[in-house]
Amino acid sequence: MKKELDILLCDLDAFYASVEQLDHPELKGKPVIVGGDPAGRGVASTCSYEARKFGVRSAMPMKKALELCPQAIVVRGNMARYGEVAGQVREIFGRYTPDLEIVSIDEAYLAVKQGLGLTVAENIHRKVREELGLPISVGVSSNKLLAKVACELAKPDAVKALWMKDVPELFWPLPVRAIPGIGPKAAEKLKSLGLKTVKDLAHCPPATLRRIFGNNSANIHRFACGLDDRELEPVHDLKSISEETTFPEDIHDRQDYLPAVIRELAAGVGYRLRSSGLKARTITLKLRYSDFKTITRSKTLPDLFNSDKVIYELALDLFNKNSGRAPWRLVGVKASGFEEEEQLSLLIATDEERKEKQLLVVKDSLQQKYGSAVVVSGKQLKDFNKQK
DNA sequence: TCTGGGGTCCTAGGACCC
DNA sequence: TCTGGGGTCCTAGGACCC
Repeated sequence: MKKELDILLCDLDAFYASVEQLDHPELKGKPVIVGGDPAGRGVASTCSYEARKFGVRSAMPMKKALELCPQAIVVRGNMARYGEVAGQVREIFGRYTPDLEIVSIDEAYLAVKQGLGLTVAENIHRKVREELGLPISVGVSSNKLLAKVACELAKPDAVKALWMKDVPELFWPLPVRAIPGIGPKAAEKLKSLGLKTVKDLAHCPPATLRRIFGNNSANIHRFACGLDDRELEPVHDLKSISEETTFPEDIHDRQDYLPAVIRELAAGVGYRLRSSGLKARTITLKLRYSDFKTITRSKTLPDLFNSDKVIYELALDLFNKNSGRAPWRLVGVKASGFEEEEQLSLLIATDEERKEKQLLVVKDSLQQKYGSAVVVSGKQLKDFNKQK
């Protein structure tokens, strides 16, 4: 018999923008957009509620966002700082329960004793405001699904409970998109069948749902009824590490520029692999063409790897064999197929392999200390000097 | 003023093995 | 030597989430 718990979903409001307003008080009360380069192809990552009033949304192209809200203040974002603040918020969560699941930098589920949910939610809301000066929304219910929906209803900067008894009145009138896992495509299909609200789904014949959701249809139906028996998952094993970049303008140069970018991405992926004590067996190259068509090509090796050199050579080989026609809009490198690093390998390594490993250790420690800008290859240095 | 970056999970087909 | 079926691994694409 499962223990009955109250579940909270805590979600920091407009997190990156709120941290910017906290660190730069002159931004308070103003439309702030954290995002990419407005001159290039950047999009808005997070926007303050003042900016949302103008229709600005996450993932909106920066150019369009600035059209809607020309007076917006654009900030490039500082992930290290956001990570630091997220840690402070988690410390507050930890005062109330050890039973928590981190969903993302700004979101976490907490489980507390049945009956305590609303009180804990109100305490967290107050403490995060008093101690850190940040707005947070908290949803409370008996399961993850309804806690998440409650949190959406609470936003911004508030606490809301949504219990099973409230489902017909508060959950059923919402659009189908309120159910996690129903995105734009599924919503479109449902609309074509005349299914618009959560209530429509809850009352829909199983065969109809099966046509759209396949094996997942039973779960979707249960969600629509407010039922959800998923437990909190305190630990998430990382499955992949990737870096990708969209160029400010499409790139034609397959000889020099693209390989140089692939080298940078490979070095970033390699650094993060080693920092996490992981080795991978699979590399995936991602390419996006100017018409937005996107392909991925991958290669799995019998042996584990985590060196920049191996990642670069694999990715470059995949590029040379699959590059298609220029120009390219995006390139990305992903490592997956992880296993824990075994220590044995040092014993059987050749001199050359040992030397490369030692070099990487030095390089990684420099990068950790001074950031990636100081760690450059000889070729990059030459290119840089040429530009000057 | 077209469409970021970092992830997860699912599906489906082919290779290969027994 | 026309053929069955299950299991696993790999690859590619796509939907979805924050």
